[in-house]
Amino acid sequence: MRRADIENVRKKALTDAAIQAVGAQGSMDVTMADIAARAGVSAALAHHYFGSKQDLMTASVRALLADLRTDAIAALGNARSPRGRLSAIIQVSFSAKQFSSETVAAWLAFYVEAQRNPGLSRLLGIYGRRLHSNLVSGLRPMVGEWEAARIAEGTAAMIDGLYIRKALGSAGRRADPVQLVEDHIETQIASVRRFA
Amino acid sequence: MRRADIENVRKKALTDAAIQAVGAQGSMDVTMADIAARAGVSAALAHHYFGSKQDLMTASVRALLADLRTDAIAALGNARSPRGRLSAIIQVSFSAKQFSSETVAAWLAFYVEAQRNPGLSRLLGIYGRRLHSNLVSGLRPMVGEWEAARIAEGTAAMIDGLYIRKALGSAGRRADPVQLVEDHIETQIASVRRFA
Amino acid sequence: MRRADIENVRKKALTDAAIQAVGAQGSMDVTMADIAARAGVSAALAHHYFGSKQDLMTASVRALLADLRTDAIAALGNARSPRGRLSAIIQVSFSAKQFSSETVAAWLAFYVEAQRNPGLSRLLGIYGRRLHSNLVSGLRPMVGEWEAARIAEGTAAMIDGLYIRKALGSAGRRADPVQLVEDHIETQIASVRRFA
Amino acid sequence: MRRADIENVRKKALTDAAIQAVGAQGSMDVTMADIAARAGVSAALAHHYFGSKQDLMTASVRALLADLRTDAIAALGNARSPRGRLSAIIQVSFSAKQFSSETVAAWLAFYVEAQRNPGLSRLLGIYGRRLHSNLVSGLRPMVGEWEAARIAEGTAAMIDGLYIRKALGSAGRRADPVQLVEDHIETQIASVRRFA
DNA sequence: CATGAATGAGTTTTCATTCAT
DNA sequence: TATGAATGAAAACTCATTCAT
Repeated sequence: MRRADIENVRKKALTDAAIQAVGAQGSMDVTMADIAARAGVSAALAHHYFGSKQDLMTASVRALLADLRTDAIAALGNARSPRGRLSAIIQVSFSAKQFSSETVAAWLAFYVEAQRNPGLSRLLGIYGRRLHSNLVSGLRPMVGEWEAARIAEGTAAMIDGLYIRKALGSAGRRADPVQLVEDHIETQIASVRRFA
Repeated sequence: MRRADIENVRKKALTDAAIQAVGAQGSMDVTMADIAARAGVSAALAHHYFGSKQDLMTASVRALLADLRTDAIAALGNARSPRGRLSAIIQVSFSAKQFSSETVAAWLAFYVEAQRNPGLSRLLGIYGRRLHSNLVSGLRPMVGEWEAARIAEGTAAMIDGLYIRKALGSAGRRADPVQLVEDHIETQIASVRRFA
Repeated sequence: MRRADIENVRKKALTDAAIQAVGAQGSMDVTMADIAARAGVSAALAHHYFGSKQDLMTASVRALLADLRTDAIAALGNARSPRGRLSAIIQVSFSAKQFSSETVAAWLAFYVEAQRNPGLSRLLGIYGRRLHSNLVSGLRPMVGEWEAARIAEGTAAMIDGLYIRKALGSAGRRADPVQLVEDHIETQIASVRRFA
Repeated sequence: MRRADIENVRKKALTDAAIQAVGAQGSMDVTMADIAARAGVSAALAHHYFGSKQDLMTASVRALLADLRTDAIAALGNARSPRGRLSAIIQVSFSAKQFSSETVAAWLAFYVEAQRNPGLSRLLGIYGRRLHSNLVSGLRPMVGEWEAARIAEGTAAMIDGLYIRKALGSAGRRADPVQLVEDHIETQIASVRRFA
C-alpha cells in the first residue's frame, strides 16, 4: 500500500475509534490510549497523525458531519416534492445509523464540548444551518419564507430534544420520534394554511 | 452566626459555586479547587462537608431541582385553568432564572454526566417525570389522556431541544422559545379537537 | 470532678484508644480522628491534651510499658526461687492480656516506629533491658553471670520472635509459646551444668 | 541496550529502590516519588510499569524472597549432611547480605504490612513454610518427625527474634546470632537424644 | 473543657504529549 | 511508519494541626 493510503486508513480507523469511544463513554472525557487501542494502534501514532487530541476530535466530528451529509443528500435525491424532502430529512435524522445510541451519545458529547471549543462550535454550526436550510427549503413552497423559518426552528428544536432524550435513555419514551416530528410539521402547516 | 448554621451556609455556598462553575465550564469537568475558590473556602473544606466531588455534584443537582420545583409550584399556584397551568409550566421553564445561560449549561452538563452516573440519572429522571406529569395534567382536560401523553412528549422534547440550543448559543435563533412551545401546544390541541 | 481528674481520665481514655487503634490497624498509621473517636472525644481534644500525635503515641507506649511492668512485678513477687522467677517472667510475657492479638500488634507497630523515633527507641530500650535483667537475675544463680547473659539473649530473641509470629497470625503454629521458651531455658541450663 | 530489556532493567531498578527506601525508612510509608527518585526515574514511570504502589511493593517482596531463595539453594547444595543443611540455612539467614540493616528493616516493614495485606501475607507465608521445611528436613534424620517440628518452631522464632532485634539496633547485643541459633539447635538435639 | 471549622502540605494516580529507536 | 519509554502537570482526596467560639 502506498504511504498516502496507509495514512488515510489509519486516520479513518482513528476517527471511527474516537466516535465509538466518545459514544460509549457519553463524553469527550476519553483517553487517547483508549481511542488508539480501539483503532489497534499506539497512542503515539494517533498524535503522529493528528497532532493533538483536540485535532483528532475535530476530525472525528467532521467525519460524523460528512457521513450525515452523505445520507441526507442521498435521501433528498429520492424526494419528489417539497413535502417529500421534509420527510426525507426526518427519516435520515432518525435512521438506524444516525439515531443509534452511540452516534447520538457522540453528537451530544461534541455539542457539550463545543461550548468551550470555537472550532467545534463552528463545525456544529454548519450542521445546524444545513438542517435549518433543508427544512426551510421543504416548507417554503407550502407556507412561505416567514412561516417556514418559524416552523423549521421549532422542528429543529424538537429533533435536538429527541436526540438528547435518546442519549439519556429516558424511561417512558413511547412515541415514535418520526411520528412526533412529522405530526408537528403536518399540524403546523395545516394551521398556517387554515389561517392564511 | 450560630455555629450550627455555618454548615448549611457553607453547603449552600458550595452547591451554588458548583452550579456556577459547571455552568461556566459547560461540563462537570471542573476542579474541586475551582469550586471551593468560588465559594471562598479551601478544597479541603468542600471534602469535609461533602465527602467527595461526586457527592457535591449530586447535592448541587438536587439544589437545582429543588429550585425549579419551588418556582414551578409557585407558578402553578397562580394558574386558574388547565390551559393556564400549561402556560405556567412553560413560563417557568424559560424564566430569566431557569433559562439563564449558566443554569442551562449546568443542566446540560448534568444530563451528560447522568449517562454514566445512575444516581444522577435517577435524580434527573424525577425532573423528567415531573415535567411530563405537569404537562399531561394541563392537557388531559382538553384532549383526553391518550392525546395528552403524546402531546406532552413532543412538547417536552421541544423544551429540551430549546435548552440545548440555548446552551450552545446557536447563532440565528430568532423566535421566542415561549412562543414556539405555546404555538406547538395550541396547534396540537386545536388539531385534536378538529378531528375528534 | 476536679479539673485535674478529668484530664487524667481523658488522657487514659486516649492512650487506651491509641493502643487499641494501633493494635487493630497493625501499624501506627492510624488517624488522630480514629483514635479520638474510639475515646469518644474530638481530635481537637486529643491535641489539646497531648500536643501532637507523636506525643500521644509516646504516652501510649509508656502506658503499655507501665502495664507490663506492673504485671511483671506482681508475678515476680509470687516467685519463690530463681527458677520460679524465670517462669514468672515467661508467664507474664505470654499471659492472656499481654499476648492478646491487639497488644502484640501494638507492640510490633511501636517497635517498627522506633526505628525512626529516638524517643520511642529509648522507651522500648527500657523494656528490653528490663526483660534481659529479669532473665539474668533468674539465671545467674544457676549458671553464673556469663552463661546467664548468653542464655538470656537467646531467650529474649525467642520471645520477640514468638511475638512477631503471633502478630502475623502465621498459620501452622502448633506449639505453646510458654512450652517453647521454658524448654529452651531448661535445656540450656541443663547443658551448661553438664559441661560445667 | 535492546528496547525489550529496558522494561526489566527499570523494573529491577524500581524494586531495588523500593527495598532500599523501605529499608531506610523502616516502614512501607515511603512515597512513590522517593522510590522513583532512587531509581532515577519519574514517579509516573513507576506507575507505568507497576500499575500501583501496592503492586510495586508486592513485586519487591517477591524479589526479596527470590533472592533469599537463590542464596538458600546455593548454600544447601554445598551441604553434605542433614546437620550441614541446618548450618547452611542459618548461615544464609545471617549472611552479610540477608542480615544487612536495610534488608532486615525491609523484611520487618513487609511483615508489618502483611497484617493488613492478604497478598503480602500469602507471599511471606511462603517464606515461613520454606524456612520451617528446610529446618525440619535437616532435623528429621536426627530426632524424628515430631521433635523436628517442635525444634524447628523454636528455632524459627529465635531467628525472627534476632531479625527484629537487628532492625531495632538494640543496644547491648553481644552474642553472635549464628552462635545463638546453632547453640539452640545443638542443645535441643542433644537433649532429645539423651532422653530418647 | 470541648468542639466543629478550616486549611496547608502531601500522596497517589492519570494522561496528553514528546522523543529515541 | 510505528512504538514503547518517559515525564510534567494536574486533580482528588487525606490528615495533622490550629483557632474561634
